[in-house]
Amino acid sequence: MATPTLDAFQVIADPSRRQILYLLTKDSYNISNLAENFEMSRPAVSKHIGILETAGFITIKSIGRERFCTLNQDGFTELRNWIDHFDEFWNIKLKNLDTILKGKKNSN
Amino acid sequence: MATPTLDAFQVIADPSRRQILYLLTKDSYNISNLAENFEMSRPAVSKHIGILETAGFITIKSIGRERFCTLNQDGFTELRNWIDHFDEFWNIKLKNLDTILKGKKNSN
DNA sequence: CATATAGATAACTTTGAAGTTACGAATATA
DNA sequence: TATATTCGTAACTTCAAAGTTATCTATATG
Repeated sequence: MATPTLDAFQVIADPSRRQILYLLTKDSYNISNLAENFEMSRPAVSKHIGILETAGFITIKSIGRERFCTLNQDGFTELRNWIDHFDEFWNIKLKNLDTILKGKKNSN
Repeated sequence: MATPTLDAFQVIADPSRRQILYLLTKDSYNISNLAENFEMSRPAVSKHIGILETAGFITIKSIGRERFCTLNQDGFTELRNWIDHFDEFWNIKLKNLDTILKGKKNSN
């Protein structure tokens, strides 16, 4: 891995990274503990962690030689806003449909 | 492009596909009209459309030799659910914090 | 009928994300 | 101090997504 800087959408496109985020909703993990939950090597996990931290999805607290990971809400904001935009689209569509139906009723 | 079958997260990881989805919140487009909005070739857009349709993000209605694209809510559902799961995580965390603070007040 | 337009698909190339192993640095422990 | 543990990074390989051009089909139009 070349530890690239990915946008929020690219970050969650990887199933392993989504799995890491899921694990972190259950508990805090250090890198080695995380790696135990995957087939891939520890360096691979380490790089995923780097990507997740850079994109603001997790926060890392170093204690001695260990690095403990916890979720960070920041990274999710862009995704939530994006989804919200489309939810708004559907809601407006529904509202327009409702208006049309009510108009029909009135003209009958 | 090898027109692969991608999961919902991989589908929206591509900026061009997100742009296509955005354009479709404004209007319905056929393939050529869409391609006019991008630097890439029409075949490239055509393949993105195939990916978006397969993943349930858009619906295509053929009229004559044209294929008109509109948004389809289905593809967004998985993403919405995923985001909601993490929102729930933050809410629980907030609630727990609230409980702790209230407990403190009571014991003071 | 001849030509133009809309689009799909095949074949190919390029690029970068994702993984690996090897190794070094820093911290903990016997 | 010697050893074990945790972790990051460099160097490398692999693979598939994303793009291209060329070509074909189908529909519309003069």
